[in-house]
Amino acid sequence: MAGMTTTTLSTRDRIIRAAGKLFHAEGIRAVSVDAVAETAGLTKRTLYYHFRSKDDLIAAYLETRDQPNLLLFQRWFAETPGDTADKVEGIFRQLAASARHPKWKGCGFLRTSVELINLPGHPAIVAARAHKKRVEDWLCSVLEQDKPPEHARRLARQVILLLDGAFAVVLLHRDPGYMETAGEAAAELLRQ
Amino acid sequence: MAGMTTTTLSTRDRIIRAAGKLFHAEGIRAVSVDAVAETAGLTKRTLYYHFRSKDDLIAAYLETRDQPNLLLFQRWFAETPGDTADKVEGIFRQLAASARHPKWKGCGFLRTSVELINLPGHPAIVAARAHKKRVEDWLCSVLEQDKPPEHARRLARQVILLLDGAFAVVLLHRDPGYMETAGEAAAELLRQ
DNA sequence: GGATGTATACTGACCAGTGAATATACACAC
DNA sequence: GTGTGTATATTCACTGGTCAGTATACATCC
Repeated sequence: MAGMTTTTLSTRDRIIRAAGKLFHAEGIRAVSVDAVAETAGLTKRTLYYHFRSKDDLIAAYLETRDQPNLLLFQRWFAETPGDTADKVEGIFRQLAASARHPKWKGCGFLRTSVELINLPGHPAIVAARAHKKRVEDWLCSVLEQDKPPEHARRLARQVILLLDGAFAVVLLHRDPGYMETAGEAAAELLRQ
Repeated sequence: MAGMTTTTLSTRDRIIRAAGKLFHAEGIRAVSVDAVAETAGLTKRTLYYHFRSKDDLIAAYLETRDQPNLLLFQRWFAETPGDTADKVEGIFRQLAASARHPKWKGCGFLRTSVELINLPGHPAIVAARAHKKRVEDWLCSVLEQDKPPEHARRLARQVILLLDGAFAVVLLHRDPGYMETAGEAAAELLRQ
């Protein structure tokens, strides 16, 4: 989504882009390395020249999603008028809008970590954890401008819980209304 | 967990039990039908005598988990002293206790539906949706004793969002503290 | 002897990863 | 500026293994 340029992508980036598209649309285990290579327009052997294994590719896919995802949340926060609670609710509203697209598939970080649950130390799980922590820390730093630090941390976690809950529930029921409900709950908690 | 008896299980039930154990521990796609058959102490051919396909087995696994899971929540709610908010928080506390066991693997319904995201009409996804709706409806009916119906529905959804968010976040970070934080947030929302 | 249940052994498809060869490009020598 | 060496980058064809599902036959019970 973000960072689209007209420059020709490096082979490595083309592979990651193809992998991301397929992994996000169908899941990690449902997508073969052959399929990624074909989507990227090259052979599997070339893919294996740029990545040691499928696991490496999965990790690289999540790592490239980290920063753009966080930036998107920050942009949505900044662009929503009102107080902090309104701005946080704005993130949920934007997510609800995204979730209305039939191709929306929830949070790639959560979904990947669920798929790889039987491989506890997997680099992709480490990347997912790091991303979620980064979002929580950013939220916490924002809330610290209104509230005492220990209260800010607790609230940030509660917002994150509502956010990830909404990802899961909306994905299951395919009802973006839950995303708005989660946003309202977050705003209520922030206004206590 | 629940419903353990000393009666000899039927072959079908032994298969479902073995499947449930493996699916929950390692995930749907990571477990082969051969592995399920071996764990159940019979051959794959026998398994296929009792189930038409692996997909059927997955659906059967989730369907057998529906009622015991709901009953567990209801028991935890009933056994916690205090007002409604306290009782709801009790559910989260009990879940936090479960999550401290290193083998805890989150919510099987959510995890299965994530793994099967690329098969939208899959019977297991239908079963997962039905289960989550049943929990929400039960919670809603409980809250209706204190609040007007439309308010009860909204609150039930917010509690569910926190619950499923906690499942996801605790599974990712392996920190049951989030479960307690979610419970506190739920209680706060219920006390508004 | 028919219904029910179980076992052995197999098929066909798929899939992660590899071996060996080839193409491209830039270096430096002469 | 032509030849030669070395890195990078890419391809085709293959292997070893796994897995869902099946053909067929054997047992047991009514």
